[in-house]
Amino acid sequence: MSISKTYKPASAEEKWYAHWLSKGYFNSKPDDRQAYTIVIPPPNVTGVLHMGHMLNNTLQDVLIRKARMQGFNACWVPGTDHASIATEAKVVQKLAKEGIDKSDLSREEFLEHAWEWKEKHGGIILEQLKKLGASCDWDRTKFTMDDNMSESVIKVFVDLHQKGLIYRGVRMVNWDPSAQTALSDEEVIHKEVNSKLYHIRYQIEGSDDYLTVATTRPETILGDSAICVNPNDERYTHLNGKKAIVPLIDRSVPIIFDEYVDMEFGTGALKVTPAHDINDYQLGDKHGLEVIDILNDDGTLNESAQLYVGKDRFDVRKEISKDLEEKSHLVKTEDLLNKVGFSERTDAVIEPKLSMQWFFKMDEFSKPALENVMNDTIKFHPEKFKNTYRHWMENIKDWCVSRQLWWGQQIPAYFYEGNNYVVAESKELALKEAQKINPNITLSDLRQDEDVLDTWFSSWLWPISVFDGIRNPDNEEVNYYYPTNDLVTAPEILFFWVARMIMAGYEYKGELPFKNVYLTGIVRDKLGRKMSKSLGNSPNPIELINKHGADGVRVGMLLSSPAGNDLPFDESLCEQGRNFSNKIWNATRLIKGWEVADINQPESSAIAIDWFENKFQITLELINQAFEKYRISEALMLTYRLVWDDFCSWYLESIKPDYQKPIDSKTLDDTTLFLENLLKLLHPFMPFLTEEIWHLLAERDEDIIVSSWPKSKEVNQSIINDFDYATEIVSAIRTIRKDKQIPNKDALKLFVKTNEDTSNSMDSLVFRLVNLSELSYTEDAVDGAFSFRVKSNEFFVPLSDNIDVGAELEKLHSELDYTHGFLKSVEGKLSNERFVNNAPEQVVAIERKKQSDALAKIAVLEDQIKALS
RNA sequence: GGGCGAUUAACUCAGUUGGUUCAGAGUGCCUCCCUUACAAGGAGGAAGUCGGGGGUUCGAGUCCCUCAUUGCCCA
Repeated sequence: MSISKTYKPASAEEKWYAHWLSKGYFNSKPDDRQAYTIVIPPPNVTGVLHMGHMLNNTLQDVLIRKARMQGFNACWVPGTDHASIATEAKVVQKLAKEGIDKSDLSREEFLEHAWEWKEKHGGIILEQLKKLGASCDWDRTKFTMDDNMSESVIKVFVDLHQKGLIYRGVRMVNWDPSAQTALSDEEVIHKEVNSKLYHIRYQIEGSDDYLTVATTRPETILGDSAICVNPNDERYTHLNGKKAIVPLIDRSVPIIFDEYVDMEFGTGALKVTPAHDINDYQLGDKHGLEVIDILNDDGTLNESAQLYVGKDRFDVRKEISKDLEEKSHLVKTEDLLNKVGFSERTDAVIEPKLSMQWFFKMDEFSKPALENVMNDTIKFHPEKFKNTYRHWMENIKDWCVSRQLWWGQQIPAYFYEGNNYVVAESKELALKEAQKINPNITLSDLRQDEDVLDTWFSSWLWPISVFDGIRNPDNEEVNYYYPTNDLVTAPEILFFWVARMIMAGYEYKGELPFKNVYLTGIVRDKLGRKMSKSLGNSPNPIELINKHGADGVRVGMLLSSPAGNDLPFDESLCEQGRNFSNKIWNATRLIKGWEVADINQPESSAIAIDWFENKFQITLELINQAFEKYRISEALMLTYRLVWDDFCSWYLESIKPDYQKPIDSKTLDDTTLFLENLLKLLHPFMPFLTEEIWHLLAERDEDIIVSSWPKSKEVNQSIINDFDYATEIVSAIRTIRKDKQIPNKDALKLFVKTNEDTSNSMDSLVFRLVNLSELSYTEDAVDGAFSFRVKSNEFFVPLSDNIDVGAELEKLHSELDYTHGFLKSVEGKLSNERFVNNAPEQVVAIERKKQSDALAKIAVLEDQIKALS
């Protein structure tokens, strides 16, 4: 059979993914085996795959594939969330292009458009995940607005309301004027921006005196209801009881005194606009000030502002500063760097706004979620995120769960007779409730709250609701799969989502939703910038896969991405992954290319097999440990080196028959078995390549995806030590060859003078690897030969070249110097009584051994120097 | 402003209760080689005062203090 010189990913990927699907390997049903479950962090239904998803889902696939091979009933539940703000914005945009305004549509009509959009664009991202090799149980694909999922959300809302945990109230919320909805605190991103600080003077009523205040938002003076100064500020004590006149609109407002004001900032005088600043609101509340809301929901000014009505807040800022200047109210402006809140979804500047919203009380409710992370019932990887988590949880605020949107679950609150309302799972049930209060109410008297729930109010139930555990709390599936094992997600949504899933888990299942949370880093570009569509600095993941193969990209993503560390992405990482694919491919090609003959197994091959068996085992143990600690990139690197260095560079070179010579069947069989075991270790990382080679090695029905993970066996450490010793000899001889430019095909002689008891069990291997014509032991140094030392043993390679005595001496002296220095430090320790007395016996014994080894080496070096001099 | 991290080779990172020849890995770089699985490769090599300073200890990348730089979260 001829095998192509390089691995061709495209055809293998398509073939094997289809095959796995047809065999139903990804599907899971409850059975006698132990379950291993992951729920996907649901991506936005209308989103497309980006590099963060690639990293995240590669990790999940690695975990799920390994678990499958370990014999667990592996279940990876995929799905998407409805992303109400983002999706609604996209639909509104699309309609606008068609000349349709959202306000022209009824709720039902709008939702029809939205569903249409979802059907068309939703799920693209899931198809892309298949290209990556994601082995999700696609039959279980969920969407947060599926009927049963929505029912769960509503049921939970009603339940929490009954428990008194959800309430309705007027609060200062984060208003997104672009999406025209309230946002939770977590959806606001504070960014530092260059602003201006406007110094504006207000006339003191009944005098020619002025008072200057500093503000970054001059347009809000139209909503001022007081000026506030610090009572300890001597500059302003004379203003007690006075009033100030708001410029342009000539409204008279009181001057109040409160220690809240920072005397150092600006002029020490603060304009108070209770409707448009959270601190001002509290101040206004305390001093009984009027609340003047001057903004419309879309960020334009309303009638209350008196001036600039209907104009956008930012246009007004420019105009008003000009007008203030003309009327001599603007004293000066200065540059200021300050933090401004932006909407996570629309990037609009957030407006603090008073409005009626639904809130979810968090203080008591969140307690178990904090406790069980802090006590490691739920483990975070890396652990450092526990600190951030604690800090947030200890300062948690009530969760604003209502959104002024249509795309999402409509809040099941039904109003009647003005502002009275009942909360119930359906309008019919609501009617019954309402009739308990007033029997005359009819269905048509009930009006459902217009707003929908925050998307996170759906996804916080995800690990339960995907198994229908909210509607049917005791069903077979949820009992089997819940709690899930691992959650892989980004630290950015630790609070949005992870914390709240934990809360939901304890509230609705009485236990944790997952045992481990693996927090990935952020994928950045070479310049350290976060990859984003707007910067255009993100490679297209699908193109990357086409270019380097899915396996290559997977390896590239994982290679330098320890948990929690940002991944500065560089396409060369994928190249490295692709090269690795090719290396494995070619090792296979070598093995498959050998002819088998009925010949004896060379001793060197038997030794190499014995060594690799042990090397494989010792590395397997390390790999397993790395997985247990969620050091996935370390597990990959261990596998990488086992395959490349140990198997390809050392093992295959050791057993490789001479050119065009056949191999004995015993060696071939063992080698094939080794390769198969390596493929198993590689499979979670490189599913396609390994499945392809697995079937190339033999005609068989069993697929590697469902083969079993190699079992651990006991390791014979001495074989590994002996091999390490042999490789040192080999490397030294290779160095001599290189220095003297002796081609590999010219055989060398090697004489060994042993000064310490070392095994010669690997001699035949050395003989092979460096092409010796003779390897013999000698009692005496060999004159005129090139020499080197491993441990205290001396090795001589006689060559036709005359040795350069000076160079040899120099080498010997430098080794001697190093060894003397080393000995000195060891003896320093040993001559320190406190060390000998205090250090553990074993540590002292190690130092003694170092001392005797160094002394032996020094004796050897001195002898050689004497002989040459 | 408050909190939490990080700083180890040119780059990206390991370094697991302080103690094996502990200063590591991968990449990159340099030299040689298109040798017979693989040039997407092989062989060899150089490269770090473990951010600065102080302390604890017989012993410190590892623990403590402090300064500097930097990142993240929150206000």
